Amino acid sequence: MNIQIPRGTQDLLPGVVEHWQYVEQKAREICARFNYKEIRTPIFEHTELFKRSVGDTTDIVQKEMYTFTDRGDRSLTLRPEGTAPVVRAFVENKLFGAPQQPVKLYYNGPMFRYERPQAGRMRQFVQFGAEALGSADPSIDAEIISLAMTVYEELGLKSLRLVINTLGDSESRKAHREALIAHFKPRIEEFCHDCQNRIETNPLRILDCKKDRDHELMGSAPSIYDYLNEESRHYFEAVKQALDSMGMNYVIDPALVRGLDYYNHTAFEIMSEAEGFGAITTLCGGGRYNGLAEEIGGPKTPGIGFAMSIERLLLALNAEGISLPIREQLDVFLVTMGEEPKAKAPGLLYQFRKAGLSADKDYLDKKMKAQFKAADRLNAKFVAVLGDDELNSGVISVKEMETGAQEEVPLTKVIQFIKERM
RNA sequence: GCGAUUGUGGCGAAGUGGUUAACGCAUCGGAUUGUGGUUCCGACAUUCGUGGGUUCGAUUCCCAUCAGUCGCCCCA
Repeated sequence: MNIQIPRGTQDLLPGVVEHWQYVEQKAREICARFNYKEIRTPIFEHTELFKRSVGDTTDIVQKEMYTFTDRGDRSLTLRPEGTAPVVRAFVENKLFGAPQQPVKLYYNGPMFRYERPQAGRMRQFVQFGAEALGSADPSIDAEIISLAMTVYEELGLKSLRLVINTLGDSESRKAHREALIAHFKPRIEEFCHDCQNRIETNPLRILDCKKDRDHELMGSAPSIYDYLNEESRHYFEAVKQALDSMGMNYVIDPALVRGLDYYNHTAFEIMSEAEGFGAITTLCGGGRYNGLAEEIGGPKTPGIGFAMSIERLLLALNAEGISLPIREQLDVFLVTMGEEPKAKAPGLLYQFRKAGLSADKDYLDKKMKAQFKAADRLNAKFVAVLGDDELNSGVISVKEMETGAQEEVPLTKVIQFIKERM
């Protein structure tokens, strides 16, 4: 049997890769406007980094990591997410000492998670993300959210839903967690299998359960908002205020839980509400992680960021029927007829290319008609025809494909002729 | 990790336990010898994901395996 692509990975071929380039370029451009700089970190890290930051009890660490041992007996892991590596790099390169704070970074690259593939879920997938480190100002939470929203909006997405919530600081979060356990634990047998696991791993998630949503304990469950301390409550209000001042539409969802351990305070998600998008609607997720740098061994540093999936972004664009303005065009296609002209083709073609024109020719010894067909398929603006007649009189026929107009141009002037008409 | 479903030429897609596996698109060649996007004619799967089994005989039946798709868990 032939060797196939590994499960959950994909080849991006010409024709679709342009969509990726377009979207990624748009995101970079917007990051520049928001004054975020690119950072590139390794594809793999020490396994310990993710265990410590993402959390030992999370699905990611427990069953989704691509972990291997290298020849030096180190345990390494293909990065399952982008925030931990960025914070690691921030600490390791002592960016906390950089003159300009906060440090605002963005990244774009592949992440790896061992999962069953599904629409919008791959084992290797690309995340575009941004992180702002070194500021605990609520306005930067709003900035991060607005950065993500801007990418979507400027690509033309309409059916978006921005959901925000606060998890409180670690003190509030812990108190709430204990209250939830006290509330559900005595009667957890009445809940579904998943919820019985959730009570141990992430009791907050029980509130989100689709099966048990009508259970009488749901309505009376303790809300995070009752457990927020003064500071957490204040912070959340300030974030909302900043979003309001931007005119940003959002929904507050107390059940919004981010799965990674390092989150606190602000959590948010951007979802697609486009028809027929499928089960997975989350386009982007993010939140604040004020304890993370410290956890990794750096100084206490507040931070907030988001990650968006490029795959899902493309799916959303598709679901909304948005076509990206991508046009492939070739400036010149060189057609030759006869042995002499054919021998001259490589030199002429090279001149076109050196002069800055995109140019191509036939390499399969096709008939003239087929050469024109190829030119047409490549969406060539001009076809330059070189035959024996032309060669003898030192000219070349240049045809503009759209209009069909054709004229003879001295060989020494072709490039100038074409360039004037581009 | 669990469940459902699918797997026929480059793509889409029909089909049957038994001599030559429809059709459409695309591609290639031709229809007066140097000019594309229309039309017409012609060509194009020793083979039906892979491996094994049942059978006189399987692409069609069974098992396994790999892969795609959808849903659950979870997430981007």
